[in-house]
Amino acid sequence: MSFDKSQSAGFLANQMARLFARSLQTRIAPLGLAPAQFMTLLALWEADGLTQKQLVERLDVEQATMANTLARMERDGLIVRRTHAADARAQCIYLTPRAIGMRGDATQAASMVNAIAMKGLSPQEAQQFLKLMTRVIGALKAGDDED
Amino acid sequence: MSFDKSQSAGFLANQMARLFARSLQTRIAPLGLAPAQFMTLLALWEADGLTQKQLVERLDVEQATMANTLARMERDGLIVRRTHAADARAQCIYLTPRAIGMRGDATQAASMVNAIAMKGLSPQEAQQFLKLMTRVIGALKAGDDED
DNA sequence: AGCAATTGAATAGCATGCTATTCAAAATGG
DNA sequence: CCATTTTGAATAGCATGCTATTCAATTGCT
Repeated sequence: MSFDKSQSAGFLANQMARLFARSLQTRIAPLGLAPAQFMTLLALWEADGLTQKQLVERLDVEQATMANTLARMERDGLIVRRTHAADARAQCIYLTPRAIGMRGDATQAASMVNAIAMKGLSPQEAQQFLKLMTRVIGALKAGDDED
Repeated sequence: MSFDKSQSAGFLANQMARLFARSLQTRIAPLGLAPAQFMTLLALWEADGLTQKQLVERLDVEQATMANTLARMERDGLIVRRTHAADARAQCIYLTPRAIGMRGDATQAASMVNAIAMKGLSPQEAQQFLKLMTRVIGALKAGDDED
């Protein structure tokens, strides 16, 4: 009957993710950025001109979620959309100069958050933590298909 | 300049938490429960009659978030509120029989999700994973006060 | 007692996420 | 070449979370 929250991976994962998001949010808000926008910019800084579909695949969120995030980013002058040359259904997403210029400050803020989070861990522990999270992510993705 | 998402603790934490939530959601939706409601029930199954303030402390969410969650739970017939006997500002939250009866099924569903997530980890790895998350949570809480 | 500061909740407003639905454009197969 | 299916996006509707604000009840202090 007892279900101890502080021993539940799911409960801890939720709490941890909220703390990460909050910490990042306070650090990038001055740039005019929100966390999901930053995550999207990460993909576009690497490869400008991606379609919405490609962003969905790379960032692993639902299509509707990405559509909403992109709408806010367009509203905020971070991206522009152009119809795909070969497929009128698709659109290519391009960064504005403003978004391109944010890269240094924004990634530095995100690195800072990660550094704070891992401050108490040794380099080995930090590495293992990343590996464990990656394996748990894989298990959750696999587990939901089967059952 | 490169910032690798799949090596970023914050990015992985976000993805992992979304997968946990989604997995839990599909398993408790048949009971008429949503994840945040389940989390709130966990606290109330342990101690019925808590005030909103006490729930906020135990679950570590903002007061406004809890107020909204409780409003939905009241709407769904999971809780009832009674004005606190000694403080007319506060209200005590009580479970309905329906919510009390859900305990077994709901905690079993949550345990199943945790089991699926940790399936690929040895017991030692699973334990360490919980410890690492707890330490990271502590670091994030501490880090944001200072800086 | 009486006024100021504190405190428990509710509300407003917004960002993320998800599922389900819808629509138009493309691809496929007869 | 046309009808069916598939596919890229947008939209509707909802749950969580957060910050900021507001309001009433309580506490504290004088």
